[in-house]
Amino acid sequence: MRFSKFFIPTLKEAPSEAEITSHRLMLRAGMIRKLSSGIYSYLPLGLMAIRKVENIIREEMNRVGAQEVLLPLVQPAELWKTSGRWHRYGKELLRLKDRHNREHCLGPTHEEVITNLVRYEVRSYRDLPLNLYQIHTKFRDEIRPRFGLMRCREFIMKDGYSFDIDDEAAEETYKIMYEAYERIFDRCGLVFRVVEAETGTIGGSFSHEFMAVSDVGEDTIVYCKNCSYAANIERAEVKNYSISEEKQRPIKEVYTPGYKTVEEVTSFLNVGPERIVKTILYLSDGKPLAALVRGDHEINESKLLRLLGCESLNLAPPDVIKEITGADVGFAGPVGINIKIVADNAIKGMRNFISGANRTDYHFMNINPGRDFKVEIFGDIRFIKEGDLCPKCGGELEFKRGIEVGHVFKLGTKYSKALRATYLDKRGKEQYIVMGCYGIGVGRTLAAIIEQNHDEHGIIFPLSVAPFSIYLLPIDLKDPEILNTAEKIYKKLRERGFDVLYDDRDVSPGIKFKDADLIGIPIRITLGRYLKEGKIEIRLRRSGETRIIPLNELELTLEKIFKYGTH
RNA sequence: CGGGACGUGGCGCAGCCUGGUAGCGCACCUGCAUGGGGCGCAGGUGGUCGCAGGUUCAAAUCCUGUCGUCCCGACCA
Repeated sequence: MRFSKFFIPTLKEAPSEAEITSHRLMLRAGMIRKLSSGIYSYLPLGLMAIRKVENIIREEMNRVGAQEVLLPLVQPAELWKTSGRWHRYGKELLRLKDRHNREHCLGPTHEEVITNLVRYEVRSYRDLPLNLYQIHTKFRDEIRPRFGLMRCREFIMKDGYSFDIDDEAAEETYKIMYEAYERIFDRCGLVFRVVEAETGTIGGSFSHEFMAVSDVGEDTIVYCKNCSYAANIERAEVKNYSISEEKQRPIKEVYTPGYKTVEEVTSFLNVGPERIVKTILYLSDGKPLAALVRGDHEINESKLLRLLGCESLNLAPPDVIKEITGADVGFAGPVGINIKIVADNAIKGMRNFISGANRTDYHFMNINPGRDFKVEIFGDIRFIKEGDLCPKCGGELEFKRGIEVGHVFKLGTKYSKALRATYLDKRGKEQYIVMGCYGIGVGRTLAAIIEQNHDEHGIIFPLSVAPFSIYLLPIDLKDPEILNTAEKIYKKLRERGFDVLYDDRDVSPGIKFKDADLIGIPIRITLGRYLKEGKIEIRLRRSGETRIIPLNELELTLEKIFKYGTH
């Protein structure tokens, strides 16, 4: 590609709205432009990089026997009502009506459509297993899109769905897909970790997330320094709990005028937050519930939801809190309230703690579980925090930020049951198909690659996803020798199948160097002062390593670089 | 949804407090010059100051509303 003909509007300065590196660099390199919040156009250079990532995904999917399909973006409401997600998915599902006033939505994911497709075509165990995937645009009406391609409303996703005859076969498919995912992100040049994860609205029994390690990641991942345990903080189990040996003291009411938060109460009573118990009131499937966690712990609603096995869980509104406790918000406690109490495991071992007295401006001191109130369920309902130990081996844990680039779910029969996707087994008996689902955020993967591969001058593309592998940079096109050689090299390299970006612009060398660095093409060939001696310069973007070589050794040198990499 | 900020040429910003000629850098155009890191000189194009209403002799500037964008959180996953 000739730079002068290429639609690549590079920017010296990035728009102020771009906060993180990948977003700034993608804008500056002329890869993307924003149309509106969370909605982007892909320019040629950006699309080329996207395609590179997609093709890695395609190769690895095809290698494990998955087949590519393309499913509709606009989906009828009926299908979503059947699965129950029309009501459950919430505002992220963009709903629209057609001219006949029929309800539709833009697909945020495609379990319904694919299951619907398969249920009509699969009759017998002989038709299984089946593994289908697609790469196309999804729409999720995110509450807060941010960070460029990192969290968009409209985004490119690879989503795959597997269909197996039973759990065992599904398990095997899951493993194969998991390994394919590892190969994909390896080939993309990402530093990543696989963690146990929450399943969210997709549902299913368990899942793993593929997390690109990055400080700008929106998730926190926890992993053990000692063993292989790794989990999303949403999911990470807490197993270490201590039991206090303190003697029980008589309960005592104290006047705490206006002191509501843990912070206020600790400073007023001059105690540590670990002496306090927070009482959080919820409506669980509409019924009131008190959840207890220690003052220095944070409640994890996903864990609570899972423990309760309920459909909905919402914080109780202030008027309900007042009704239950008989006090203003901020003075709730477990003693003397007449609703179901669920407590974190840590509460079990606590003695003489402080909590609200269910009376405005009062707290109780020296509360003891069992003696002063009864807990219906003890369980792990809090977030893990720094200092907690590995639930597997008791080792020390590390906390890092991660970008969720891939997510694999074992769905089981959630959708096949809802949409009645069945087959006849060998004995002629009807069985539900066992499903799995596998997603990769393509744009987000590209953003993660740039987050992990850049310097102060710009992007440093790994060869595997670089939109071009070679940047041909003639210093001065008015010098006939340089011009002729550049044209010759460009022609020859293209004939040899190399993808070359030829900077044939009549601009100062500085501009070309800056753009070359910004765009991040792995190999730069510079034609300039050494040409008089029949030599050219080859420079690697990543290492900065520069070699001056005779012109006739160019192809040999390139072959070596492609063989041994650009590091 | 709560909190905060912003909207002035394609991009980055100043001007607003204290109302009175719309300004700077980059980009762009022309010419000259230059050719190893966003190079120099000279000249030039382009903005009803997000939109609507109000106050005023006069509004980018003050007031009200509205739309959009970004950040933090909540929510969602």
